[in-house]
Amino acid sequence: MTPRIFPDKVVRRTQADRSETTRHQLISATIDVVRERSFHGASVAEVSKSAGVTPGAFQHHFGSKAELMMEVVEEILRGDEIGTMRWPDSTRPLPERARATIEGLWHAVYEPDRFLVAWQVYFGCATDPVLLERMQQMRSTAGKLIADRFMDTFPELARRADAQTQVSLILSALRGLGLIRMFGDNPQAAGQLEALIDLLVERCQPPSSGIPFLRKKRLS
Amino acid sequence: MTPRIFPDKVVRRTQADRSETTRHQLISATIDVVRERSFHGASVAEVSKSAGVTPGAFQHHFGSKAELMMEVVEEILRGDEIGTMRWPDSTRPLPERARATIEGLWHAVYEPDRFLVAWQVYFGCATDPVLLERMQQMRSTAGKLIADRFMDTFPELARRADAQTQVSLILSALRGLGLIRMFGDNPQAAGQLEALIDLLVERCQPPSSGIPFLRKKRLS
DNA sequence: CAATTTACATTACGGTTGTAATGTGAAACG
DNA sequence: CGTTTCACATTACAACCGTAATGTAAATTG
Repeated sequence: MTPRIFPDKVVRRTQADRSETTRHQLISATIDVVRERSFHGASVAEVSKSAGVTPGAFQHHFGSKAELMMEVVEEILRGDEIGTMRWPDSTRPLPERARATIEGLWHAVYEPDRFLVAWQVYFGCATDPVLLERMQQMRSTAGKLIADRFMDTFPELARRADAQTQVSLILSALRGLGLIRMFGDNPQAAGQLEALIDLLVERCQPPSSGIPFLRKKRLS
Repeated sequence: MTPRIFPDKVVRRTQADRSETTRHQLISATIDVVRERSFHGASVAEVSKSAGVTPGAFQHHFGSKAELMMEVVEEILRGDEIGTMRWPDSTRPLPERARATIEGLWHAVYEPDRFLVAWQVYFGCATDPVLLERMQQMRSTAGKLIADRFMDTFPELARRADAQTQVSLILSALRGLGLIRMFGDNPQAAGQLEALIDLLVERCQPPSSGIPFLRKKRLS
């Protein structure tokens, strides 16, 4: 039943509440530990300590380390899709839209440490084909969601037959740019983001019907 | 001194020869084991067994696992720069050059499993700042070498002020594309390579000084 | 309010890890 | 050819690792 009302200090907490709290705490702690100590450093003992519980709690909630890691990936990717980023309205002028989108994706998805943590887990769990398949599944789903939002934000892309490919290429570049951050921030990133914005704008321009040689006259 | 000549069957081998052989064997075995069993699976015992030696040999040559891994990275990156790939001549027609370059880089550097093995090591050794710095150093050197070859192959890029950035962006895209291979080959790759070829060709066209929308050109 | 279930803590353990220490036979040296 | 050096093998070990098993107090149930 619903928990009875207690006076002043509520010492009693619902089981479901306790459970979900420590569960999330465990996941959150794992993300932190992986960020600081990499996948190897994220032992069950270390993670549990960081979460303020004992390995027993971990075992009760996840059963195995692999399961914990799967939920970590899920947490991160779920944060990406429904996350922090706000997409520009598709009615805004193209250059502004392109900039807001690229920079938004960068700051919300590809630049944060969570992105690197996810890849730490990808590589850390790459041994098990079953886990790999599950991670790919989650990744694919999250990726498709971003791609869809992309298409919504840039209706002019729909005119192209290769729209999907162009979007994927941009995301690949962001991925490649984000992964290099594991060696520390690099000053080149800003310039490449600018180049990506330009690319996106160009690809939204009238379809390139001809072969990319001697294509269109440019005013110079 | 030089080893004395022995009749028929050469049972005797030079020390330096023995040394270098097993040393390289150890590195090569590590690459194989990491590929199949990921960084975690590449324990000293496992690697030594795969190389056909005992952990004692490993200890003698490398001292620590970290040192082994550094040399693995060096081996892979060294293979990339002086490697297998043959760059097209800068006199060939642009589209052909672009295709040969992108596809060449893909097949010689970013698609092979060695690329993923290197990243396995990057992530596996990410805990130690000293190792991270060393890896970044090696990566940077190898990257610059590729970028230089790129500029040589496409002289028309030199007209652009952002040539370096454009090249880096292409390499970022290739990196992002290559890393996704850890989840298995994806059919999208071919299309994205085509898009990259187009992009490279476009960027070699006369400098795009004006883009038909208002553009905020920032001079830095 | 007993009975049961749930959410954790505690303890235990076999297996593996990286590495130090030592041994040994072949190659290099003078 | 005796001595030394070098390349590796062998053995040993403390420090973890992930997880199974069990205990316990709080929450839920009837």
